[in-house]
Amino acid sequence: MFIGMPNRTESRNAKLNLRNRVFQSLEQDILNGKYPSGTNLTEKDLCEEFGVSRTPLREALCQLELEGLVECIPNKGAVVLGISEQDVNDIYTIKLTLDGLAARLAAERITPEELTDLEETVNLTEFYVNKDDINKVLELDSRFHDIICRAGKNRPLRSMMSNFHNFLKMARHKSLNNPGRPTLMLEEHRKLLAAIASGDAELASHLAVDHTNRVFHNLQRLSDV
Amino acid sequence: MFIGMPNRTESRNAKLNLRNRVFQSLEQDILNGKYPSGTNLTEKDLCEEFGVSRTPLREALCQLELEGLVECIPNKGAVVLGISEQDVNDIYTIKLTLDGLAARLAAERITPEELTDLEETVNLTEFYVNKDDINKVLELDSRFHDIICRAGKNRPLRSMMSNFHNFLKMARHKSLNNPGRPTLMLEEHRKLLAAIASGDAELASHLAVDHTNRVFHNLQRLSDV
DNA sequence: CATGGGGAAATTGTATACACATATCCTATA
DNA sequence: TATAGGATATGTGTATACAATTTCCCCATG
Repeated sequence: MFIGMPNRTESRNAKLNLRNRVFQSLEQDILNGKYPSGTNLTEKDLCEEFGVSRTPLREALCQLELEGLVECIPNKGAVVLGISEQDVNDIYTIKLTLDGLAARLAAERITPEELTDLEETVNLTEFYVNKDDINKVLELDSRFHDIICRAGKNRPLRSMMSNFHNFLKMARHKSLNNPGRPTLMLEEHRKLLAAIASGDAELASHLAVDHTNRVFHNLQRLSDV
Repeated sequence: MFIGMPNRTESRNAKLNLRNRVFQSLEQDILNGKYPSGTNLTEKDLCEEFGVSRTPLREALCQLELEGLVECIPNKGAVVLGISEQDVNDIYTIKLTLDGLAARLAAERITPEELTDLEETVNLTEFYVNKDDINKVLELDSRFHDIICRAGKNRPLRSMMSNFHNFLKMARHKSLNNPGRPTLMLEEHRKLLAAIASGDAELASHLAVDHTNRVFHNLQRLSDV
């Protein structure tokens, strides 16, 4: 299991080479459950599926291995590890702490432009919450938190959080399926925005931790059903 | 810049294939300053240096790129990014928070065996502090903190912290060069150990944060000289 | 019928060859 | 002399070929 500071967040040259295409596709396929944990991936099959040769495919697998999503067993193949429920819990435990840090930094360092961005994102979220468009809301949730991390001016932290968000995509989706959760989420975002705008680092940190706690709690509530 | 949860920490099969050899060598070379930031790495030269073909070398470069230590520019080459001073500061900011979390978890979950391990590590540290063997002390410092992370039973957290320690190796070495620092470090380790042993999570967290704060502070003091 | 051995098939590890893009440098011309 | 243009060289992106190892199946033997 691997949570790093990947260079992906702001890869200026969105390289459209085969390796990156395959890497991103495979990563999403694993995170979305297309390849459950334990699945055996053979290079030959994947080559045919993606229509590429073994070279770029293997390079993508190497990256997935470093990320901890697959394990390459010598002379055997790559087996999918994926994100276990334990991993989700563990990552949320970490995220609880770091969300507080990110919010605190943002409250101290946010620029007017970033604040405007944040406000517009929240307003747009409200629009899509009212339209019940869960996918759009999820995307805007990612954007909201990414702007906060960007405002914190701590590049490794932003990368890590972006990674977390990516890894927890399925979990966040589940959490949002709690009845009434989107509306509450929006409300929490508004409060957090206000705290950051006012420069109250302690309040922002506290609100962010509470927010993540609720996301996590809603997730576990659904798991019990 | 990339801080992840790499699968390396407890890679059960210590794969001795060329890719991993090259990856680890190159990573250490970059972290140790052999290849400063901005260095242009050409595959051909690296192939000759390591005596391998381009295939495993490229795979290693892909992993270094994901880690954020190099940037692969299409049709141009790989340029070393390394760990900047800003990165060190940013990572310590994150580490401050997570060290607290790790200590808290350890205080709650440590097993008797792990506690014994921790005690022995501290005793051994004392031995080498008295012998002024900085490298051994550094190694035992890594071990001390890794046991704490292991005791926390949070695999992603342990991986991340291991990554941090790796990335900050040079910085930690500098910090330890402060006169009298090793002795103080040992004292702080003993106090933290006692707090964890007594199961006092709050105290352990507090002590761990203080500890990291001092490491960081000593580092900056030396940078100013 | 169970078990052990041998060989073929499959799969990864590595090396090399080819394709393509880019930078460089030399030359020709204004 | 300065500049434009093209040939060449360098280096990465991709594909394929070869080597080594493992797995699995089948057959022979106890």
